[in-house]
Amino acid sequence: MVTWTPWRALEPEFPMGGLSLAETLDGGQAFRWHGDGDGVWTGQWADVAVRLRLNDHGRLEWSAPVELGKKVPEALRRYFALDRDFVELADRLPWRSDPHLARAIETFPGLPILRQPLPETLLAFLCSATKQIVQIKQMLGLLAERFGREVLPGFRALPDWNRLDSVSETDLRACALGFRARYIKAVARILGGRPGWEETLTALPYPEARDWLMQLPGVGEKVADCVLLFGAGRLEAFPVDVWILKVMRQRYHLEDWTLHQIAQFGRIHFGSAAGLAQQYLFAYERRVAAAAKPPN
DNA sequence: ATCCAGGTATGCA
DNA sequence: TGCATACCTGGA
Repeated sequence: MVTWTPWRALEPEFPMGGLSLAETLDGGQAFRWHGDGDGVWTGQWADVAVRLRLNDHGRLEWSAPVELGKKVPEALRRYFALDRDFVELADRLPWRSDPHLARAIETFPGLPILRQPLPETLLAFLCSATKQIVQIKQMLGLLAERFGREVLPGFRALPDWNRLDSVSETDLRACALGFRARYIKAVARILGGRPGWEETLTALPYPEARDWLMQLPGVGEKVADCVLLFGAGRLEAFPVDVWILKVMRQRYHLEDWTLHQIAQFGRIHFGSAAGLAQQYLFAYERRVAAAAKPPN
């Protein structure tokens, strides 16, 4: 077992309510966080493991295995994209003429878009097709447990694409991946022998980056946008899934619009931070659904 | 039991 | 282009 550092506040200070922390870590952006039910979250990305909580003043505090303590603050600042002001970005969204968006922003003040490692974001969203968050977490947990490198006792990183290329499709399927195993195997075959792909992709403008990703098997418009939004900080990416489709149709009275029309409308209506608006709408709708049907 | 779950690729009009 | 259908699997 690892020894954890004392809790320390993350600098610089940034606003985040308790709701937003849960929604950020366990709301469909990331899939490797585990809440203890009492406000403490343990999570991993790349070769980082950390625990997070909010103190009485609403400030984010972290504790890490002592071996990682030195690099964790900088890793956290990148992960939470603290170079961005999400309150300001949200304020620039068209909430003044959009009551529904206004309600969502009010409910999750300071909700950020994470900047996760690109390779594992791609892996996560390849797993996401027609799966719920708990299932995706299960898949990634199995992949890390079976094929990931041990970072510290009890903590394994997700396997990189080179490693995944060496895993059989059968063994991938055994991680509850289903038909997604075939896609992951095929993507690993492509990316495993192409170590510079991440830099190449990062350097591309959004439309080209999206097209590049969509050439990969199993990556369509939605997954490509999720990878760019949550794994590359491209806030203009606007993933349209069944939830967003439903929200836009109902709340914006676009009942008979097609998915493609909705996607186009969203990009125009919400603008250069459309992805942030998407996350607000998604978070709000999940909350409404959870309130309507509490867990038993 | 049958249906559905943060989609994508494929096959036909 | 545009719209159905199959694709894995576990839980409700």
